[in-house]
Amino acid sequence: MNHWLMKSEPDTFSIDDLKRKKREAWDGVRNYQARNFMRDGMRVGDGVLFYHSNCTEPGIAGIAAVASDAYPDPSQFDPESKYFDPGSSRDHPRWMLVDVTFVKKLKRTITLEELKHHPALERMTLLRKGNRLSVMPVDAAEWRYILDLE
DNA sequence: GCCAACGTTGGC
DNA sequence: GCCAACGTTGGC
Repeated sequence: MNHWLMKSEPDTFSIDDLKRKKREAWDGVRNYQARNFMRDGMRVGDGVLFYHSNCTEPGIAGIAAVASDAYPDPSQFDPESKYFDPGSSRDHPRWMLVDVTFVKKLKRTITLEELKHHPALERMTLLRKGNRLSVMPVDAAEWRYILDLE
């Protein structure tokens, strides 16, 4: 089993939204590296750290799980969607997504600030300078370490 | 709101 | 294929 971190802006879609909806198609990813992680790396049952970005308290807010294989992101075909991609086609879809399901909300948000202070995590992709990926892998050791911080 | 970092676009 | 211009991300 692999582990992942997925970013979401809580004003748009938060861990509480996922808790309420139980399951969500992770649409709108428009970065090739992030797409490749979903398309090629994810398997049903993989664990996901649900990260709140671009907010007052950025950090890991909950746990989710990969719930489907990758399939074409429907929003790329929808001219009304802000994620519409005129360069994509149904025959050759450019963007893929997976469904995720709610596992739990953490008792507290493990903040970005806190993560930065743990030497065990200094090599995390999330913490690398300039990293802007919204979907990224997490080491098994990092995964365990972070869950123990709760 | 600022801005550093990075990805994409498109002229040449 | 280069690279300047532009757009986006996301912490602060």
